[in-house]
Amino acid sequence: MVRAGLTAERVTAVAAELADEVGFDRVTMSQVARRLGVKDASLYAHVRNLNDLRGRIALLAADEKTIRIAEATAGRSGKDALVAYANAWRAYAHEHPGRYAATQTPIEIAPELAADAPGPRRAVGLTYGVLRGYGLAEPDLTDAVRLLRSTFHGFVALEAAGGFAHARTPQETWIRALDALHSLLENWPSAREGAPS
Amino acid sequence: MVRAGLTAERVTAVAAELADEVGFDRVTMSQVARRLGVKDASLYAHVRNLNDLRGRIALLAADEKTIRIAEATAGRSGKDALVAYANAWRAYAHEHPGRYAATQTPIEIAPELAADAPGPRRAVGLTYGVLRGYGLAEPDLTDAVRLLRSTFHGFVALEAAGGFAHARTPQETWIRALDALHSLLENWPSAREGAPS
DNA sequence: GCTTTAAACTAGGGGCATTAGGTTGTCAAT
DNA sequence: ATTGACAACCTAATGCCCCTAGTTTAAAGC
Repeated sequence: MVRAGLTAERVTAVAAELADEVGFDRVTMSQVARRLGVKDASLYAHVRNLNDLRGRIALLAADEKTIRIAEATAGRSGKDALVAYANAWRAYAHEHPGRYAATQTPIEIAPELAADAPGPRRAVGLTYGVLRGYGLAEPDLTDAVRLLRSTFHGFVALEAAGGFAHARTPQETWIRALDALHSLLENWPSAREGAPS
Repeated sequence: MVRAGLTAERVTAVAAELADEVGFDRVTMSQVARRLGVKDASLYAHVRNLNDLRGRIALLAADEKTIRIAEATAGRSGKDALVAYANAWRAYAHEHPGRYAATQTPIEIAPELAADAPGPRRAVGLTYGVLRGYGLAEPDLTDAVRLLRSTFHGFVALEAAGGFAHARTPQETWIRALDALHSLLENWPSAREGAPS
């Protein structure tokens, strides 16, 4: 019996790979164990159960995605930063569909795990940073952040689900959508401007 | 043995209810059978397998959602139509989270099923109809449709996943997001207007 | 009533999640 | 080098779930 030298981290890493290959909801303890050359039951020494493993994948993905966005937006501002932010987001979703899906499913994550996960907190700051150049004040700032996140997530989710017909490539729409969002942020309707058409 | 009088439609309806209660990915053949007072194996006379059942839920949901949107937007135009469309979308997602999730998972749907499902096709027409008042021409029209769908879906998905902190209610952000989208559609950056900040 | 059809059943194989309890590497201290 | 202790890993077993094959039986048409 050659020890495999497992840790929670290695189990999570293999599970994340598996998620990207077969889909997040198809990640099973059995498959992960098989990949590690180990029996199912052995995993329970490192991970509480399947739900716990899913939560770990989600946290890993959140961290990775945040880092990618941080690297992409570093030193940029204005539309440059917005585009870099958005492209990094979408690229991560494309490259790691399973991990990305993990960030989206509402899982109860063990508090002690979430504690030392810098991802989520840092992500908020990054988004606010991108919007700094547009001169928005609260509560518009929060609304704008949420709108951006909604749009980015919605776009990649619809893209992944095959929601866009083939007539026009998603890439073309993506470019124009970023133009539109930039324009929107520059002319944010702060107070009562929404005159009914 | 009292015949239960099952049909594919009744099975699907019960499965859809179950999805709303426990989540789309927790719908199982066993649970559905139990609700119908029938053995698991009996379902296979009406539904090919679990995947087929999932596809049926997805088509049912797409139809229902489309109908709701059609009713909500009938006779409206401009911002009125936009808001009605968006609210109907979000309301459906709130009232039927399981069904809504079904519309989002990429399932291979049997072609013969998709054939007589008016939902998807009609939905496209509805969205274009809402945008009629904004005077957009292709390809901007397609891009705008995709942006709206992305934003609506992204918003309700993040909302469902608990993506919005409690500081500001999602409802407030939603109102402002619709204002913003309306303003964006009225001032759509048609050609080269995106001067880098 | 009798036939036909299909609705529902029983039986069983195989996969997965999880728990309990047993072995056996490995590392530190003697 | 030997000994313990601690994990790491295993075997065994339970229960739920998906799905297939073959069988019984209610209901509809003659």
